[in-house]
Amino acid sequence: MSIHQGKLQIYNSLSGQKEKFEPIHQGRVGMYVCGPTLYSEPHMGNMRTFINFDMIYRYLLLLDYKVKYVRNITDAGHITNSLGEAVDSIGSAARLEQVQSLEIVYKYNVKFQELQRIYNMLAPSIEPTATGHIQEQIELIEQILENGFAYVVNGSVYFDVKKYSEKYEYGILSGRRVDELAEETRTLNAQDEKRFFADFALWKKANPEDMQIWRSPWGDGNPGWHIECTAMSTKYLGSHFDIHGGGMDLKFPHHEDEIAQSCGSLGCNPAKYWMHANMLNVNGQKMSKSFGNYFLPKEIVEGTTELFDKPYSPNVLRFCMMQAHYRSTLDLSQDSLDAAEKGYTRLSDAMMLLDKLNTSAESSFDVKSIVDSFYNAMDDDFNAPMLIANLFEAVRRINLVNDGKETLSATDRDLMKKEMKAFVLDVLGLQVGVANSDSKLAPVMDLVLELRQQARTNKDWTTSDKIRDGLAAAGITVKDSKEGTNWS
RNA sequence: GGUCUCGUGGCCGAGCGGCUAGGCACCGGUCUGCAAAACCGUCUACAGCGGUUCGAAUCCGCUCGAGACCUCCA
Repeated sequence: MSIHQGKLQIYNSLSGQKEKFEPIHQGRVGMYVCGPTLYSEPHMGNMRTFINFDMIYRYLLLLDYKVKYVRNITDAGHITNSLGEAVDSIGSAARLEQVQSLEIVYKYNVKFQELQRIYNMLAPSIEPTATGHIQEQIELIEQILENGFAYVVNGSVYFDVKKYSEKYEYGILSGRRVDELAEETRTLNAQDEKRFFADFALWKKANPEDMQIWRSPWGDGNPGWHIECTAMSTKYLGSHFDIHGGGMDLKFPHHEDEIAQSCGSLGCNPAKYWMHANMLNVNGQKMSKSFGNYFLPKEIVEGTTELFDKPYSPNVLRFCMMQAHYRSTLDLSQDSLDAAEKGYTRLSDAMMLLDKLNTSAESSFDVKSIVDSFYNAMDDDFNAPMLIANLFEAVRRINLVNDGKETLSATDRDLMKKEMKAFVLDVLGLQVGVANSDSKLAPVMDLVLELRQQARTNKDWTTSDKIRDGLAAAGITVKDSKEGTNWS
């Protein structure tokens, strides 16, 4: 067991406070995160949640936990919402593009996998699909029926919230109360088959136009919205596991209903710690398709979104996101990205500088306490912004050592190197010192800069400035320093 | 309408009873043929009004403002 285990505090949405993290099985962590519904390309807001849980996964790994990380892929359209209206997102997309449902799912899954690679996300241990677990979902529904917490109406099965709340507390996660639910709604909807307003579909009878239909004991139909997560988390992590995560907007009703399904079938809340990542905002509002304030993760890297006038590297996006706590909203703007770009470069430069720093017999500052501050920040509910602030303290020291104003012993330098790499590369998932030169341009640039250097040596400023300005016009920036000339 | 969260310096954002993060911008300096870059330093804010306290950005109340969920949503 790592010496760093045992100090981690996690904010548990279930209790509304930070709790000491004690895994159910010592040294091992089971984590389930609700993944994307693949009826379109995930936008940057979707990605923020996954990037945040990627960071969380990475820190758990650094603490030397053996983590089983399960993130589902929803490839079955949620045939019904809790109002009983048909909203088959995948089917609609398929009809629109005039292809089969599976083509839609496959197409967007390929894109999603590519995005994970571009944004340097670690692959989960398993990425199970909803359609691959229809049988498990049916079995769970049967169990819930057997326990008396669901009823069958006309080929559909609904979860009986009132019956359930006689034995369990419906609303335990979201703070809602069953007797208040009805009056919460803005508009009263036809309840059709449901006995109670808050009941939700576990299985929905097929419509003739449905593109995906499965057989069940209740006739042909589709699984309800929430049952897939219960089925897959149970199958791969057991009926009670450590962490269940997802976006804040899934808290109600999705996660609330997952709890109800687990209690209703297996008798217990599926997760010990519930974690919710906050939304990505643009112009002060949650990024979403309907607001039109969204962009695709690829557009921003290519600079093709209307919202920003230049491209940003995935590292800059990640850095920007890591500068905000996962439980806070983050407002993206041109300014915040520009600031993140410079900050990321500064951190990245110092990391590379660390490799060639001169060492002394003694260090003039306490490296150990800086390193401790990295762990302390992350142990406090994955406070990545605090971690970054502490990393910049290290950056400042590195630069001062480089300027000869501070000293660093070889031992401390190695410690700093090891831990900074662990936190910047492994935990934050940033990449440092990625070569930006393409193979053909590099030797040409070497030659051009050599000629300019000759001119400078001869104090031929006209020629040297002409080269610099010419390169600038071609989009290449030349930077002179003591060590030589760089370009980018 | 119900439930909840949040309002921090020019911007993005931590902190959540005393030690007043960090990044970017600004300003000052070092370096430099000039420029850019880089580096160092500086910059004392917590929506408003009351209250609790020896002490509040941090706790309580009210007011104003913003957002989320209650419908698919990361």
